[in-house]
Amino acid sequence: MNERKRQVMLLAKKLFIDKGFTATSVQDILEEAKISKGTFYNYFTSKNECLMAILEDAHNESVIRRRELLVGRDKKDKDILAGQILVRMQVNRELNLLPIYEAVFYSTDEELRNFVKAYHLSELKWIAGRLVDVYGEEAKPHAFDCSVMTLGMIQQLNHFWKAGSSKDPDIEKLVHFTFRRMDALMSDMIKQKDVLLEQHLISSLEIPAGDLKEKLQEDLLVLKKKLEQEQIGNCVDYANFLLSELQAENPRVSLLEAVGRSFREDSNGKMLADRVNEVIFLLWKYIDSIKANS
Amino acid sequence: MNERKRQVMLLAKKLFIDKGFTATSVQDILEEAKISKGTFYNYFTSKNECLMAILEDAHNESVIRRRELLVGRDKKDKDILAGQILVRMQVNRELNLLPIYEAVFYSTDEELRNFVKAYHLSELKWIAGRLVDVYGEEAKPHAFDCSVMTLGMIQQLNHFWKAGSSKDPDIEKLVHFTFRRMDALMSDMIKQKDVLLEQHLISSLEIPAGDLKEKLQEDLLVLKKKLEQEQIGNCVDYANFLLSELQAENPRVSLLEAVGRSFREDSNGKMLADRVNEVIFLLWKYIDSIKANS
DNA sequence: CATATTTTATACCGTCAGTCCAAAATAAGC
DNA sequence: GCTTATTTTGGACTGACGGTATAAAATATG
Repeated sequence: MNERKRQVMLLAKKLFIDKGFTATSVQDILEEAKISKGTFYNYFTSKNECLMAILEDAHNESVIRRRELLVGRDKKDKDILAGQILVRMQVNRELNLLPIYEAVFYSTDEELRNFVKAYHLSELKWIAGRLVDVYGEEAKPHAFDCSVMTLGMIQQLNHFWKAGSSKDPDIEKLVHFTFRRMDALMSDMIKQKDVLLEQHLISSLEIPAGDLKEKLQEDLLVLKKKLEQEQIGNCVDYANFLLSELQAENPRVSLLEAVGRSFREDSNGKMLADRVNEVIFLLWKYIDSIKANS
Repeated sequence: MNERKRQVMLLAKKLFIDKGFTATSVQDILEEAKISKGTFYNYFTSKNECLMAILEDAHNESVIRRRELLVGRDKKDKDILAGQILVRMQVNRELNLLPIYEAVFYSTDEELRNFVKAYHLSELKWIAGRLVDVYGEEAKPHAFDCSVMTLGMIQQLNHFWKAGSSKDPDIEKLVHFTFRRMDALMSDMIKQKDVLLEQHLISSLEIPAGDLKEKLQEDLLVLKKKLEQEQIGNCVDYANFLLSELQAENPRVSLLEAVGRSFREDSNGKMLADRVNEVIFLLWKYIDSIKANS
């Protein structure tokens, strides 16, 4: 993505957070970003597309952050899962996303609607998968039900905590409370062999491992050259290592994970951080595809 | 409410259901109702107020229907509660209310927002109260948490059932599934003495029993006269009985309940049915205020 | 029949998302 | 340095929206 375009996006994001999506006019964005209408519609075909870019960005960010929490940890650890779901809540709060999601979900723009729908669904599938990690295979038939209910409980509790109290909800307390409830739910469902939602909804998320690797390598190479120009030492090393490791027949996953996480940490705040993020996002997708196929 | 105004409201409702609230323009309503813009803004000060009238109508309708389910039944019966919550789901589905609620909750119109907020809150308090009926006093500290979570589970399950499948969700199955989960939740929370949301949120719903009775009697009298004009025999009898029973020092509640329910049933589809509904809504509020104070 | 209210039709306002376009600024190729 | 593409600009424009204003016509009321 164009550097200038990204800047416009970030300013739009700021406005959407502060004023809300519908209350922010394109004119507001133009003034904030000091660009003309023509330029805006050159970058984005519509205000909705601009929002979609922001949402995608946020989505990728939380996918990475969640994935990083698992590096070197036991995937059965329930606290890790709680932490991962907390990330989602934090991102939602930071970007004030809930109102946006709701507004969008019932908007007339079908593309936008489908975008958010697909995101929600992938979110649920991911949680369901993690629930199987944590609760074992016997939880599988109930994982989707449980993820949906858990998300529903969290959302509503958050909602009414906000409505009833002036101060922001303590989302950590909220998530842990819900997790204790989820425990009871899960064992009860397993005991009663009680299933609601059809299994086929859970059909594993397709991971197109095919061109993923090539894309990753290409982008890494481009990124490395830019990093070299900017003389950001550490990051060049990271990029070089990842490139060489990806050449190996069986890349060592744990190394990819470790370096990937540090790469992003070190680039944080620096120039090109956004570009790094984009590449690292691909890296995690690639790592997950390896893990899924082993 | 003016008869013609009510008709416009019903047509607007139809459009909102079919096309969604935001997608329906005032112009659409004018054409559908074959009225001029001036008339519309004579009835309602804004499109939002029109929506509020519709929501209030739906709310009253489901309050009545839910309350009728309890007539002569044991308030501890869990199936009754399930049926009552089902009523809510049915009304929501019939009027396609969920999208409207969500859209409104984050709208910029504060009045509209507060209206929906208050409705949601009263809904939760009502469920919490019913949970205490069913699970006993020991459930009291957890009743609000539980009602929030239950609603959250139902809503999300419904949401994703709809998203994942082409056909409409089987809400009866859904509610009963959720009720089995709620059982586990409740006993777990009681055992663990685990509470999240502050107690003060639950502060009992104020029932202004004061002028309620006079208002009820007035409206009943007006209604009776209209019914006599239209020569709707049965209903006149009902109205007369209610009026006389309300004169008594201690009106017999079970009789009020029985007659109230039949009154509405018999008027269903007939002329003035809407007027009957309005009065019967007051009747149930009055009955509940008696029950609460005994 | 006269007075009061409601309804109508239409013109109008400001705001919005989005289109179009000619001119100016910037970048790229030779 | 000069020329050719591309991007950016700013403003005019469209059509839809919610909502206002008003004078005339229809309807109800006494």
